[in-house]
Amino acid sequence: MSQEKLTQFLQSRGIIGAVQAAEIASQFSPKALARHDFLLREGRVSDAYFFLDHGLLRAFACDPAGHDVTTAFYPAGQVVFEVSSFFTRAPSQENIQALTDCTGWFITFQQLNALFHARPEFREFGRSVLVHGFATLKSRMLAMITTSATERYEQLLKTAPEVLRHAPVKHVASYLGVTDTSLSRIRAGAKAAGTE
Amino acid sequence: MSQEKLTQFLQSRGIIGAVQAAEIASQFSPKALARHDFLLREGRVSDAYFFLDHGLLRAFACDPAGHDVTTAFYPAGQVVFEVSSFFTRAPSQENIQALTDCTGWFITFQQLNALFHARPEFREFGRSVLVHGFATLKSRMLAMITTSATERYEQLLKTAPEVLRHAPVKHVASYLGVTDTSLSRIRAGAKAAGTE
DNA sequence: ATGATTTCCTGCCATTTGGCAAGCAGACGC
DNA sequence: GCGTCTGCTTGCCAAATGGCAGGAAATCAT
Repeated sequence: MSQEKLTQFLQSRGIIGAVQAAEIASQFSPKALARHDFLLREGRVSDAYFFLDHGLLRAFACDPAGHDVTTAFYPAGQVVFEVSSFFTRAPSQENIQALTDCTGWFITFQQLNALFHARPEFREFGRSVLVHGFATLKSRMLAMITTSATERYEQLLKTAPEVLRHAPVKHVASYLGVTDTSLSRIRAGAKAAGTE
Repeated sequence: MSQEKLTQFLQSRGIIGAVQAAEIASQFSPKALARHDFLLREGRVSDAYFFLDHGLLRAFACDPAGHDVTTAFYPAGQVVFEVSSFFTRAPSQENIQALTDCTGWFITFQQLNALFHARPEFREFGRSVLVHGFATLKSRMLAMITTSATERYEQLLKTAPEVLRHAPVKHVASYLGVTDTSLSRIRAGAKAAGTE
């Protein structure tokens, strides 16, 4: 399978050049997940720095009452791992599961550290990934505070329609911070508004 | 003024030893802010990696309608900077303002990078700060989804009472994701519950 | 194919939260 | 000291969201 998407991703921040990107990519191993497979299970340490070539993943945590809450969706083209568990080597409180069949490339924590050590550019790239994730989460938090559930749904529909094609309503609902009942009504309203 | 708190903070992650902590701390310059002073203004690039010795800061963004939304409170004992702006060198969309008179120590982006380059342990410490901030934000997001405004208020009251002593209700309200009116009622309810 | 399970929608009503406006008290500037 | 301003509260009502339950439709396993 081709590493083209991975090498492109490594170059995407303008930090790593084509040659080095190919060298770094060659360190990654292929990994495939069938729908419903887990990339990470609660209680285990996240040890795969996983670039998702194709497919869709969902991260979720279980609250005390046992309901699962979707904390993130991961469309293809980015790295997927649980930041806190991966870097602190502590058991993860989250699960990451495939919503569709997935393929991609991964390295372990140890490999990542070796690469960080050997290649300052990759180190900087890694920081950039972290910073970008941080900024994304912050803007999601701001949206949660300043916009209505309907607006958040429409925003998701606009920016990540593939999520809505593959994830059941209840997963999307907890991600948006509403109940599945409410999201169902929001969808009904949106459809009515578009049709009338 | 003493750098004791700063050197202790540098050692707190178990990555940096006492000697190196003192050496690194010596690179920091003192900085004081009067109440209402800004550490960072919207539109400027965050360039101070600021350790807060004493005082309380608030970060906020302004939504299109002009209302400000509190995105974070920073009690003493941690580093304060706008991650995204600081590392990408892009203009900040947030402001950081002193709620009380503050003192602390800072280094610039350039100094930070030089230290990261020269001292791998400090580099790892820096990553640890980022990862920790990330995890904190994630758990706040989870609380926003899974708990009620009242619970979030009580949680804040328990973990950061000093914030409630210095920040006006409306600032706390937007941080918790409710209106100042609602928070006022929540406080009234909490007081009644405690008294009756 | 078929029975079981899951997913989604919807009606009814309770609860939470918001918006607005008035009023009071304390802080601040002059 | 005095007027002004800001911060906080509260009453009234509207809007948004949740909880529960029933039923249709799609999906899954065997």
